[in-house]
Amino acid sequence: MKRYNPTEIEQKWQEKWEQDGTYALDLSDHSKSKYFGFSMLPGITGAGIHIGHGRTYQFSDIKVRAKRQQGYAAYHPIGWDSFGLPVENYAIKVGKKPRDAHDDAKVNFKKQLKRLGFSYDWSKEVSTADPEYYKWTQWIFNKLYEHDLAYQKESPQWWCETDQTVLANEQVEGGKCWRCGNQVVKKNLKQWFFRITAYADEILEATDDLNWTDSVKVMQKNWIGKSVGAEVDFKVDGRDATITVFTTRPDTLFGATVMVLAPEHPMVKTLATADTETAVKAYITESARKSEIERMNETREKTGVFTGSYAINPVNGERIPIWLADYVLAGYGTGAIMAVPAHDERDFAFAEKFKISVKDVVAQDFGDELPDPKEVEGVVVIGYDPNTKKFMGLKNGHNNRGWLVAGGREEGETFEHAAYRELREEAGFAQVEAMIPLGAPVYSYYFNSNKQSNRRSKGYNFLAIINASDQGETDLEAHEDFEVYWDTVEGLRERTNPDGGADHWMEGIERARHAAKAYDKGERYQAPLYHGEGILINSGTFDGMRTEEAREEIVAWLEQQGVGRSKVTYKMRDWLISRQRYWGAPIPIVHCEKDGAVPVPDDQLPVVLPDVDDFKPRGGATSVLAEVEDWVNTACPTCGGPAKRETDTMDGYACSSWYFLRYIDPFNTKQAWNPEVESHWSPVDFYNGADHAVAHLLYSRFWQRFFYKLGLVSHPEPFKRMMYNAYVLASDGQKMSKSKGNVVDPMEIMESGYGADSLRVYEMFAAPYEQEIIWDPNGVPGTYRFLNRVWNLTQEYLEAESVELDEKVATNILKIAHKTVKKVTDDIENDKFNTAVSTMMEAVNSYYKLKESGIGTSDAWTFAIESLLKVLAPFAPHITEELWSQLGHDTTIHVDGWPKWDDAYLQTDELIVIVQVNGKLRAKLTVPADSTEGDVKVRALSNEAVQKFVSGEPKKIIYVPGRLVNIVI
RNA sequence: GCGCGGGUGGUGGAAUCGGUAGACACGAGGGACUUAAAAUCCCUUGGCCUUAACAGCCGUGCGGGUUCAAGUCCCGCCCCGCGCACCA
Repeated sequence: MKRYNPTEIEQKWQEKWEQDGTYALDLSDHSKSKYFGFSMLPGITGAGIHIGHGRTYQFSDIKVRAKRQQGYAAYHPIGWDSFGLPVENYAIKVGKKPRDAHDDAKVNFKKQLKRLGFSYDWSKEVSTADPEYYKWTQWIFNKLYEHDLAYQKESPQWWCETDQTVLANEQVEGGKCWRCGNQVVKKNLKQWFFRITAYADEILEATDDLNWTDSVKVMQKNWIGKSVGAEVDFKVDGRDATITVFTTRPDTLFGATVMVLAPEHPMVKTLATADTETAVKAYITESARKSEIERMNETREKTGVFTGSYAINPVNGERIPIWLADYVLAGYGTGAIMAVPAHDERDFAFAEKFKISVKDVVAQDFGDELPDPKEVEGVVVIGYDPNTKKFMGLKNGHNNRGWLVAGGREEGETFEHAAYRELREEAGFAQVEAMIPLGAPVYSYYFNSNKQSNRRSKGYNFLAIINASDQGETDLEAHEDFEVYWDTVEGLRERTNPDGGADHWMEGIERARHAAKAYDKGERYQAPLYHGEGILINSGTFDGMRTEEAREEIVAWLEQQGVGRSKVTYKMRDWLISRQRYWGAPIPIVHCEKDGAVPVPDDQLPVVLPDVDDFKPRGGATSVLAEVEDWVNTACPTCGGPAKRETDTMDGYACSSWYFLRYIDPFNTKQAWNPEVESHWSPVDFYNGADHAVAHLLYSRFWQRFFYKLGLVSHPEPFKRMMYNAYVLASDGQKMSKSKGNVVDPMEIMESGYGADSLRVYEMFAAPYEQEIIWDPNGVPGTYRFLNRVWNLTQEYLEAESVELDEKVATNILKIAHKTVKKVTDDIENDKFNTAVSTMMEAVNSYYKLKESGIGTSDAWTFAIESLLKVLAPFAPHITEELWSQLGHDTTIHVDGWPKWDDAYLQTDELIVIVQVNGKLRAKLTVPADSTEGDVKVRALSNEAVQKFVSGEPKKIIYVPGRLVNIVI
């Protein structure tokens, strides 16, 4: 019997596939249905790929291989993300020119990718640093410029001192550079931008419908950060000046008790008075000195300074102080806010620190069904007994508002704290002091924080709950003002409101437990601020209105008065694309003395990146291209006069934002791509990667939409399915890195005798795609064992002559085979690669048992083995190809079809029915598939094991056809 | 802090609709084969009680709830990972 030798067969077949062009595709042949799938292209940042990259590339390989076998024209292209910071930094590290460093490293990358057996069409490689490619990147720049989506502007931007360049917002991660991990600083520089914000709303709206991994969709939505709100103009008291603020909560306008400006706000200097001038200046200087990072990393302790000026709230004419504080950001909204401490946590913290008044304007709404307290005899205090699971209510008969409610909070006091104070000081509940631990009876009451207001009856705005001691219970029951009753959740619900009333009580109980803890320690419990929807109070004519409605009504009023307007803002900023680095596509602009910035005409593209010996950044605000005088000095394309080329290069992400379109038409010298070819191959059916959730994937969507508007592409979204997979971590649970010395090299694993197939199968089997794999050194040996079993099974089948199988055995073999084909097919379709592998393992285990009854040429075994090899082929392409050829086929398994399952074999004529007594498993019955409900019940009741638990007549018998019987006694 | 995931044996992980919890694999233990080892094949493997088997009880982070039945649904809490991070 031949032994499984991965090293030998893998090399053999890889050479054969390359010779035969097995995976090469004629893109102009549109006779078959297409499937276009690939992974994010590799960036050259080191000498080769690590095991995590390998996993990423396998997902698209399996998807495309399966489709290829299923008869699709399946295109699996490969290319290189060659331009940009990562490659240039790698070049500096290895002491070569970027192009040489890249090309040298690429040799090894290719070798590794080929060794792993990916089914790429190597004849259509794309490299983003080739002039034939970046010519079209520059052409796209011109198109964007033409449509006013590329522009130059001076503004403060992130600058990385280590990498000597500016970065886009998307490339700053937690205040650090995405490449080197060092902190970045803000610098005021003139830079090129792409106006991605023009597409913000469009991209955002389309996001929900994408068949993408949810986490990426969420991240993109958060990144775009749409806020719907309003701008409100406040007049400065005693002066002819106006300050505009942005707010998402115009409904809380009556609650604004202070206005806060960012220290960078242009108005600040004019607002200081003689008294405050020194302090204001000092604060501005101090803020400017602190970098934004420092501000970010500091504790959230609020700082600020009073300007001495006041603003007039347009809605009620109230005079509110104007402060400066660095918690207000200059770059968002208008750089000024109206602070509403009662309903915003940050404003509350600010108000608390600087003793600014708090004004409630929204009352929590406990539902429409909550009765008027005047009509309620008062559920004013209730308790909860976890033993009886009953709530204890106390009716008080002498006050229609609930006599415990003495009034609202004192200034700066929290609701809970006020409740304690009232209970103790005004209601005289001495036992409240005696707090008891979790799970004990809990007493509570509603109270209204604003007794003066002409609130609507449902304007309760807090539910406070107080823990009391065991002792307290008796005291309460003895209290003469109360009548005590006990009730269940259902009863409680009816007393409060029909839907969800009890949920509020539960929430209150939890709060009370925290409050009790704090109270014991002598601290004040800080309840979560109420920033939900509710009913307006203290808001003049808007009182009693729901917040949702009030938002619109108040904005309408502001618009009518000409002092406000509705407004939408986004967190996302325009995409900064200029880099002060050498290794990128030159921005195709010349600066003419007469005409200013002029784009290089399309027919003069590409603007070729000149060869420079010393390409390392010099620092400062320009790239080294500024030193290449005969390149920089040129003639203006419009007037012919002297002009200088733009010396910044484009962000590497620009080059990778459209390569999927180039894949479709990689050799086109007349166009970036031919729209006709594009309409056949687009969109990308399957795309995956483990990085760039916002940057690359957002930029690509932006460009695609731009192209779609121009009629250059046939779909508004580039990627039909985007699978965001996880990496492989080292055995110590940490990221693999050379410095930690925990890197697993795929080549080593393969060369040590296990081969590519075992590695591939392991990486699919170990975990679902969205979950990280912690590298297990015993994993690959495990899947190697599995492949060995497949090999040996096939050898036994081959060596035996024909075999006469018992009919039952043959049927069993076929049942497993058909079931396996169906499950693996479905799993691949649904990206559940780990269970696809385990299904095949189960099949092989079953075949090992069945082969005891004879194995050899027979319809059943032939189908079982051939179908197994075919569904295993996308995972383990080499061993399956070898065995396929040993079976006597002279075609490659990889284009030779996909097995079909027959539903007839998925039926069973016997069913296993579970018998439960009161939901507990007591017996399993094997019954004929056509048994009636009556048959099954009779058998279940007469079962010996069941009878032990059933005496007398069962209350009820639940029957789930073909699954279970549950006898309720 | 907010948003999104998640918490299941010694380990990685299974479990369409609520319906046999722990598939598959690793590790461990035992056996067969072998002079021996490796490889291969077979068996056992959540916990507790029990000499053992049968049977039983407990068991999917914690506390409640809904249900004939909960890993799965609802409420609350705790913990972990990721993302955003003073975005009004």
